[in-house]
Amino acid sequence: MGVNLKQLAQALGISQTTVSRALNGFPEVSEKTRRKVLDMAQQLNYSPSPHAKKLATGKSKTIGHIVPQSDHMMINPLFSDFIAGAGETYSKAGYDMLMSIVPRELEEKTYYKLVASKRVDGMMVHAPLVGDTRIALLKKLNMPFVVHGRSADDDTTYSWLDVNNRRSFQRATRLLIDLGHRRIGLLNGIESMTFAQRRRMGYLETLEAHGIEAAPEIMFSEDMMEPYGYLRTRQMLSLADRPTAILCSSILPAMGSVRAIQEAGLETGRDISIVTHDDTLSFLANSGDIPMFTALRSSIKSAGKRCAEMLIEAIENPGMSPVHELWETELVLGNSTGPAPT
Amino acid sequence: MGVNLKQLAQALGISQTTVSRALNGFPEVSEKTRRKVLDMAQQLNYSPSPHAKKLATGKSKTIGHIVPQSDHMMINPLFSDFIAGAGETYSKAGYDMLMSIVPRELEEKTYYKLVASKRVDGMMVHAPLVGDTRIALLKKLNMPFVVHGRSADDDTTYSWLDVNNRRSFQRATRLLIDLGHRRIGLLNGIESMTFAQRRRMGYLETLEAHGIEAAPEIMFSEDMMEPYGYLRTRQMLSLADRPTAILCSSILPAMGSVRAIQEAGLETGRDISIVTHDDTLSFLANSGDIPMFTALRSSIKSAGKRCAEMLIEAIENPGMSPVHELWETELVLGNSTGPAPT
DNA sequence: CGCAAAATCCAAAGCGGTTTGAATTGAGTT
DNA sequence: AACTCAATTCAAACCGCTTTGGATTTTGCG
Repeated sequence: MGVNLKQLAQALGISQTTVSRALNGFPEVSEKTRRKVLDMAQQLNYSPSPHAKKLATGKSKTIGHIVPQSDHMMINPLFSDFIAGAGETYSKAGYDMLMSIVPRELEEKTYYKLVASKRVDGMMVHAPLVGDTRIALLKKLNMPFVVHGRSADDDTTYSWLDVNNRRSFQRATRLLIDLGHRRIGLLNGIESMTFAQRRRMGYLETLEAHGIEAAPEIMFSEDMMEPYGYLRTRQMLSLADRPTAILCSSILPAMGSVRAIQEAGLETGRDISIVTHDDTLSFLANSGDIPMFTALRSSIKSAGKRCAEMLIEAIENPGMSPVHELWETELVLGNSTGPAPT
Repeated sequence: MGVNLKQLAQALGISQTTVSRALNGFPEVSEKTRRKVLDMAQQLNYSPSPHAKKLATGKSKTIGHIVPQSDHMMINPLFSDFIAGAGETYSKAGYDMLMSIVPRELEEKTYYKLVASKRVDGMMVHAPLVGDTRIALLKKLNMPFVVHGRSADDDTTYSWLDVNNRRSFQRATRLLIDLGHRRIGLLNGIESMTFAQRRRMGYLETLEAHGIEAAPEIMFSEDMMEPYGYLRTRQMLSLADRPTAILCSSILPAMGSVRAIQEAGLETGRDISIVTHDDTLSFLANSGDIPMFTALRSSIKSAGKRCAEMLIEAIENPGMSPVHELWETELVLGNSTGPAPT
């Protein structure tokens, strides 16, 4: 079932060198020979051994993703869409995706090992933390990588693609304020991740700009899951001075919020407004003529695609200078917002 | 940054053979030598080249997952939890996970290529279809594999792990009937996948056993996403003879159902009962003292773990006979069911 | 002490490609 | 026809590890 280079060369009566070059598109082989080689390769069902190739070239045509197997499971649903996007791009470009799921404490070591053993040509970094050590490590190891998100605002020393989370939450907050809301709850993601930090900044800045004081009892920072939204919303609704609007970091807690609101006999969009960031997860479509949620939309799958492109480019053009993309979200008006009740 | 075998051997003044054997735990090397080798390896920061090893041994210590990049995105959220479970097990056992996301039409070819190029030692097969060709292909290629799900009921020619979907839906239907419901809607998954077929069977059998005729206008089969549940439930509620209970194939459409029910001013568990299959997705916890949904629970993450174990075992013990596991679901009573309104 | 058996260790041949440096062929000039 | 120079092609070394078959050293025991 298939032959190797040597056998192919033998069958053709030419040297391995020439065959190898013919197959890899080198210019120093005549078109006539190349045709013959290609034909014979087809006929004998030749397929090169990736292992041998990797050993000989030192390149692996593989991109690594390391996922910490943390309690922050919340990463998963976002993750799967990102992966879907990136994965499509990889296979189109002939790259494999190597995925490693390891306990948090082995994370750095795994980065090191993947790189040192040359098992990957590049790495994708997810969910950067505030003082993320992975970035420094990869830089030191001189391994191409792209970060989905970014560590510091002005970091131009590596490639990243990020959503303008700060601006996005400024706009959302502004929208609610314009609608008359002055008591606005926040269901943020975990703030050791930079995106959540920026969202909080956007929120706080805008409140302040309108002379509204931030209220700690209606600001939360947890894993972006459904039950989080439910429980915290219930908690907020029980306050004497309950919020009239809630800003959510993901559609999952937003759904939890809706559940709590309905359970309390209130109506979303009338009694309580909700604006949420929406990663347009494929299994939670917030669409339709009038979408369920007013949302700041940004496709995480597209982000995966673009990050993959950037990474492949960086791998194939070493020495290229870093690329940065800051995506703005799309603000779509849905059914979940309305003027503040008087 | 690290040395190779040859250099290690040189530093020790022994042959590569002995060093290799010492490192790989062969018996024909004395404990004394082994210690020395191990120490020196540590000291020189030796790490073997996986490529060279793969080339020399023909084994890749890698397990492949092929995900069709279909419109059936619904696979993703389930998928990510399964992957999380499997991935943990792989890394513990020293295996890598290779993930390929390809268009449906390239799926078979990709299987073939991964296997033929020896890039993987085993494959995991997801979401088997009714007459799935992948299974035949892998059998023919003589590649170890485990199927999550199964094709035919009595198939003992390969290893699989499945949930007893038929029994599960029998029990669920039975529960609703016992509560007095006689008009029970079905929001099933796509029935080209075998699990959905079996669920429908369980549902239909039980209806029939109780003399209830199946009603096509309240039976659906689509991708298990939130909007599906919402739209179809709305549709069912508008019927003159609307159902008093709905059986869902996943918690996502179940959430959609709840949304539609509440929107219609009805109450889940009183006006309309819901029972759902629950894959215990990590980001959609259906837990608490009294869970939101009455559900048939089965952890898809645990399934991932167990499938990975089975596969690794099969890889390391070739010639082992196939293993089958049929898991029963756990029926937990939640807030979403109650006696049929009279 | 001598010798066969057991315990260690080693040189060299793969695994299947890529790549270097030299050799061969062919076209173009004079 | 002789001679260059460019276009092709090739033999052999190399990537880093495993493994075979044989050589060497120890050990056990009469």
